[in-house]
Amino acid sequence: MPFTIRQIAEIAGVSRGTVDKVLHGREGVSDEVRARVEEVIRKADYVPNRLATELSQSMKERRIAILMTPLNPFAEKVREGALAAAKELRELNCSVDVLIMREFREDEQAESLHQIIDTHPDGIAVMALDGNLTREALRRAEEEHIPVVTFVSDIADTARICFVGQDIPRGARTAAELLARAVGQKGRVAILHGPISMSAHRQRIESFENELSEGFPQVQVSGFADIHDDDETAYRETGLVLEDRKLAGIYVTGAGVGAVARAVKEQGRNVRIVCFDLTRETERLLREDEVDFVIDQGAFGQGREAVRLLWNYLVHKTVPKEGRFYTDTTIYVKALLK
Amino acid sequence: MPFTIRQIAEIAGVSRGTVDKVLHGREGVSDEVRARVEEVIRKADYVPNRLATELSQSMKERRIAILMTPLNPFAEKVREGALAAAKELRELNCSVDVLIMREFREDEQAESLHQIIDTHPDGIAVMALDGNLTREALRRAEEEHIPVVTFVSDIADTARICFVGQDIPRGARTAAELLARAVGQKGRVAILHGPISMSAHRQRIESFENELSEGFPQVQVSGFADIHDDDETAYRETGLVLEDRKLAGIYVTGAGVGAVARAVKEQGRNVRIVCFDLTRETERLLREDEVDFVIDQGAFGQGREAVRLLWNYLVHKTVPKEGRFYTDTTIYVKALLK
DNA sequence: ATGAAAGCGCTAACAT
DNA sequence: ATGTTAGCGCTTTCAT
Repeated sequence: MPFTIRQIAEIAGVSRGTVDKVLHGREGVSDEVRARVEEVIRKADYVPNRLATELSQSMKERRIAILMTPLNPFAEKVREGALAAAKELRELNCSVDVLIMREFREDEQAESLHQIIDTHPDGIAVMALDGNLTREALRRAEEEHIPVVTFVSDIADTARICFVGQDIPRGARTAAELLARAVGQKGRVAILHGPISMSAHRQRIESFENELSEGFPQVQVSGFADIHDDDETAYRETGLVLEDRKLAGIYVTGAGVGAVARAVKEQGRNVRIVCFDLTRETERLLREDEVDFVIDQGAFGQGREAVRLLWNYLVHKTVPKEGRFYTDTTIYVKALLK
Repeated sequence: MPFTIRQIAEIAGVSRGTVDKVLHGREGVSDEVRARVEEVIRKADYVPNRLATELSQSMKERRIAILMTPLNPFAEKVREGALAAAKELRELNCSVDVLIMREFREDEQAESLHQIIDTHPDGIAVMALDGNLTREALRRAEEEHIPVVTFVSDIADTARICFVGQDIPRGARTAAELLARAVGQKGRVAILHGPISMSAHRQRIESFENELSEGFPQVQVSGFADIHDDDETAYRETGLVLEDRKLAGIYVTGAGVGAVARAVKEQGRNVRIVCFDLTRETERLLREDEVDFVIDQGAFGQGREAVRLLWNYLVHKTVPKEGRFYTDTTIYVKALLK
């Protein structure tokens, strides 16, 4: 068995309470004693027992608040992940409130954040919109010493302790390779993307194009269109890019894949499709051979880890290195389903 | 906060010790009291606190024994996973001994198992060879009430509490789809497989062929060879299958991929390769475009989960449903690396 | 058959 | 500044 705090205390010739203070950098210990205790901890390679810490911490009641943008199939899975983590935390006397925004608007997000801060939660997780109102609200959280984790989408210049999300360039480069393979490593492809105002979509376009030009120079991007994560627009824009009779593939960065596939199918064209996020819809499209590859970026895990990381920070003061946590990027094909 | 055992005891009008006995089906409780307590537990939807259980269980010193077949790059990762889990268990007063066989032989496995059983460990995890000597040894473990988990490879007709491993048919079907795509969904492919005496290799062949004939009828299997997980044999046999000048792809079920790729390259042939398990070697082959897809079946996770599941059984008496735990099947392509 | 109490390792409030 | 102690929820031994 590893050393216990009791043994450390004995060796250092002090009480457990004193060791605890040293461990957490609390005051009330003379410099001399502190140095001695630290030395013993170091030599013994002492690490506090995780279970014991969490169990004793469960004396204190805690509350984590989560703010999510409006639900879609992707966000729905994120929510499920957050709820799963919340369930685990119940026995640790920590509750998790999930608040879902009505609209995808920055002013609503800021307002909700202020309301949440008013209730003084122990921690906040937020799918951050990258704008100044949100930034201001998060600064207030910082002032009030409420730790913040951003998840799914990040925001610059704030003191969030961590971002939990996808490694977007990695997924996009993977998409490029897979679409290139699906079309036989040559030919023309189109990019149908979501709202360009979201940095995630911009990055998905950029990394995709870089990977193509570096690794598959015979595959050219011949068309772009913003389909606004919206089925109707997607259907219409797909019709337009299909006017290129030589189009071999379509890369879809966001929602609306069902409509894209429908347009392709109705025209009886052989155009390969690669998209993101395994949902009921994309799973169906894989099964029906409408889509060749789906790149999943762990929606469930994003929700779950956001909550877990916040808890770990609260009780252990730990944070992933670099202040980021990337969920797995997973490739799905038809045969891998079920 | 959920109910505690203390509250359950109060409501039922008994002591905590009595509730504990009821929870674990121990004797020393009258039928009448048992029924009453069970009713309260049910109504309150009481679940014991996991952390508290484990912490209190750490009073008892435990020992888990692991028996592994000789190391190769795959087994090495499995071992790392087991060691990672072992590290987590140290603070719970549970030690993990890993024993590695000298040779890949059933008699040695049986002998080692008997020696392990002689030391009366609290649990055993074994990469089981499917034969009668091993089977007998595992029966003895059962008689002596030592729980057994098989991992990586399973054995029929024994009372192992669980098997931890790959979903082999799933991986093999995925390999078929990917190789079919890599060769353009038509043409001839060869199967270079490991020791046919191992059921894993037989299954990998069978499911691969099934998926091809169901989903990709224009892809035919034109050659087979046993390469014995061995580089020299692999190189030689690859030369032979390459005599088919129209060969478009090779499916490798086990080790030896490096030699296969070398033979292909030396002949300057354009033959696509799909194989299993991300290792330093296969990672290199992906980077150099020698291999198109690597299907990884979570070696690290297999080692880690074997140990974790055994621990969970020891302290919580829980077992995964169906008595199996499959690690993730993950597709790797070049762009997904790093 | 049932209950009381000590102990797992850690934290924090309280006493010295 | 430092030590003492009562918990967190559960298990287990020892009384009754």
